Amino acid sequence: MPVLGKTKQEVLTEFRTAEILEAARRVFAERGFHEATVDDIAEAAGVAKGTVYLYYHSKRDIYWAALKHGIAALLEELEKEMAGSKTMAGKIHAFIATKMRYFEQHRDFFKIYYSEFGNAFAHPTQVHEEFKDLYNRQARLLDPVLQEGIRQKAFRNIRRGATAAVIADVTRGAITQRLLGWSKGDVENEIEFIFDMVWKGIGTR
Amino acid sequence: MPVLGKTKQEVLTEFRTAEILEAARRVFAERGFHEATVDDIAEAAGVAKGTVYLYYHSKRDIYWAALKHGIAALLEELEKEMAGSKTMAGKIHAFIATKMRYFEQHRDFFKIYYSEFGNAFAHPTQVHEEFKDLYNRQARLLDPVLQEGIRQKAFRNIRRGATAAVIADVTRGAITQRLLGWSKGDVENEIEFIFDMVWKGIGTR
DNA sequence: TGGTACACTGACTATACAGTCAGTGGGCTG
DNA sequence: CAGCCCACTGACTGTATAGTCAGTGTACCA
Repeated sequence: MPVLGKTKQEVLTEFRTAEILEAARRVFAERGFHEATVDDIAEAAGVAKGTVYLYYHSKRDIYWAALKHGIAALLEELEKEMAGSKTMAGKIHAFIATKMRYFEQHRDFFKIYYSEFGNAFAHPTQVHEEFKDLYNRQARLLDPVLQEGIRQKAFRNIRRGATAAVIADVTRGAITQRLLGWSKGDVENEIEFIFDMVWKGIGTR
Repeated sequence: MPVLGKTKQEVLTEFRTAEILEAARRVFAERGFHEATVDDIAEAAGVAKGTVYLYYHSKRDIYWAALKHGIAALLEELEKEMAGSKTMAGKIHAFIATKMRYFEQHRDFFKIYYSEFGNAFAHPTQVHEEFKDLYNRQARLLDPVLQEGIRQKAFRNIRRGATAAVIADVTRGAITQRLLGWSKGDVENEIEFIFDMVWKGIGTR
């Protein structure tokens, strides 16, 4: 008997699903996929192991859900922030800044996200095709900007794909350095540094 | 009874150690650390599992040995090639080119190397301190070059460490793209592209 | 050629953990 | 307030595999 669009059961399912996902994110980030146990996740979520399996089909499933959820949220923020800038420089700056701030605030998620690249080598499965797709959507956010830049002769007309990859990689590298504690200092400074280097690197002059 | 500096036992030990290491590199690259079994490695090396444990203390040990061996070889090539160039541009170019060519030729090793970054998050152990050290030695190869560039006012006087990291990251990113099959084309072209972008990115003008 | 040393083997043990399912009890309904 | 429903539990099962060690056979030496 649905009231206000949701049955009690739906509300409960949503709550448990989110609760377990959140716990899983913490546990996977701390231990990595293989070292984390489903019992760990259950304990972190404050439920018994059996309950976890009422809401997720398998351990892999939980991991994948955590990954997908985080990527989707990042993509959304990237889209929003980039749309907020009208200039090319502004859009590229927004891309770098948003990504760095997002991961600065979701360090747990970054660890999961990052280690998935390692897995993408070891297990080229169907799941990783989907991962690749989500990843590529990020690169595609940059594409229209680069295209416009090339049209205006502000950037060199070469290798849009590779250029987008470079921007993403430099950003990811900077985040990695920070999260490993190999680089300290203010995020905002780092953002300016990265943007500056990228901007000069891709420009015609 | 040592003859020619080596006893028969020493020769055998060396042979087996190398044989197992080589097999391990292939197996770890294909399956990743956790999915690979010691039986797999033994089979790939053409020996029984017990034999593997005559030469290595544990599975982690084998993995670490494979990683260390590859990094050391890369470092050696980087040093040699960079020393072969006298100019700043030449040295930076040599760094990028050598690294890309090395990984292009040792794809198996790159997969192990790369996934260790993921692990460095999950298990901040003593082993990873050692890994960090080996990694940093690469960055330190660039340091004198950047220092010289700054002295000559060819580069901006900021953040040598971060700049070195960016160079390493862009290179690593390009290799990742290639090995995942997300970017094709000639390696030499890619090297020029990366170098060009880096060179402009760090320059004063 | 008989005997010994030792590199090698692979069946075995111990452990860890993903996934299951019979049982429980709290809350809702009639 | 009786009784049922079902979300939840956690002990249990099956399996995978790291690491061990008693036994084997070959190469070498006397």
